[in-house]
Amino acid sequence: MPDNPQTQKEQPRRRQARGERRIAQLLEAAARVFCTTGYTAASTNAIAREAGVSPGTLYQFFPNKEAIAIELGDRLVHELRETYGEALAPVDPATPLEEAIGSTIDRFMAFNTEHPVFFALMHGPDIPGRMAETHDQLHATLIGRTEDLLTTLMPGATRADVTRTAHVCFGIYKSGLELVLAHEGTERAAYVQEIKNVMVRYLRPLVGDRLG
Amino acid sequence: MPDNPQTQKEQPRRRQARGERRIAQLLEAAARVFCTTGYTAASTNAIAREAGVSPGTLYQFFPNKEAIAIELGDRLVHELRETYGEALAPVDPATPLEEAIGSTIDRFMAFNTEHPVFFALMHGPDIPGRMAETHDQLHATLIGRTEDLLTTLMPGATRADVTRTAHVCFGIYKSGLELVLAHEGTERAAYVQEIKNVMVRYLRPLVGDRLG
DNA sequence: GACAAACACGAGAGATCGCTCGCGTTTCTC
DNA sequence: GAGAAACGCGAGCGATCTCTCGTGTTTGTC
Repeated sequence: MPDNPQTQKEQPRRRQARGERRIAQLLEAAARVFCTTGYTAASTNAIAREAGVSPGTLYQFFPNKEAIAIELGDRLVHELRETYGEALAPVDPATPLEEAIGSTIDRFMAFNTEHPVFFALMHGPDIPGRMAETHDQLHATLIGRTEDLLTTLMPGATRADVTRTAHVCFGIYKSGLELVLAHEGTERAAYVQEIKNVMVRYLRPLVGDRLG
Repeated sequence: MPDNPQTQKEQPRRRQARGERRIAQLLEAAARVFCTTGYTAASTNAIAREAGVSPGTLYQFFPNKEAIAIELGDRLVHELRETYGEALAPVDPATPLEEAIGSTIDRFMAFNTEHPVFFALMHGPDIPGRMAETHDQLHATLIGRTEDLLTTLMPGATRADVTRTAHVCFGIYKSGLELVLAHEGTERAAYVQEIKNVMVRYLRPLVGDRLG
């Protein structure tokens, strides 16, 4: 099956090394601008200026503003899945609850503090259309993994209970992330520990005497 | 000290009953539009259309778009302080922890579900300048009250510990509110109960054997 | 070195939005 | 009922933002 114009949209463009560099440069600039001003308030001219190029050059590589956020989001999601995909894998039932929750939170906190634009793009109320799809897809995946973990730990719970608990865990993490990103150094570390405490104390009665 | 033009900015405008009605009408319309699209994306023309008046009429009562959000926010904050001000008052030490937390969360949830625009205005990343002041002021007040409550319950903790705990409680409530607003009926009630569980289990070890 | 394609520029077209202004209507006051 | 002031309208001004286009430069291929 050769190139199908139906599915193979259009890519007669052969990028040069210079072009790839510009793309990376523009995405880094966009990440900085999105972080400080949010998606909607970020102007394409500002992104181009931040990258040190002209508006026309920006549109040589991205068809529109939304595509910049989408490409940035896709690359981040890809890195998240690649590097931290095993963070929600099934845990050894012998693992203490503190340790299981602690290492999971540490992994995700590390990613989010290293890429603060991820939170800005996924959490902002002004995300573009296809970006919302990517977000919903990732969200569903993470909720699903959490549900799987919780199902083995909450034998007596209904499906709705498990789903609700997973959403509450996710909410706890998100609010904790907001606090963590707002602080630095030892205070930040203290907030990470507090979020672990919240999660452990919330889940301990649900899982009964399992997991330590 | 008669009218001082320095502090008494300018109000030679004597509102008629019709005008007061229009203002209320416009604020209700603005609340609906802000709720669905957020502050920045909400156009003044859309607010006027939602209220069934012309753009010119809107600007007869509000000097600019920011003033609409500020007036709306001020009225909500005023109602919050009036009606729910005692929600964070000092509690009787004999009150069980579950009951103290439960009634407080119920009060605030009632207000927030009755005025969903409040969350949209206070939480959005695109709030206007003076709106942020109102928000920070209210936030500081609520955090301060929470700190006062926690101080009496955490005798051995440092000031920084108390502050951090108060922020964590606030974050738990906010993330819970987001979940509550996203659901209806019995599922909403179940989420309210879950948030109470999270809060109680988080605070129980901190307060020791006090409060039941 | 010649040709094509990718890259780069920046002025500005086109669209949107906040807000104004001139004028007509309703309400209040006497 | 007459004058003033508040209310109401909607076309459109000016600012801003996304995105285009004509032109010039750099890079890859033969």
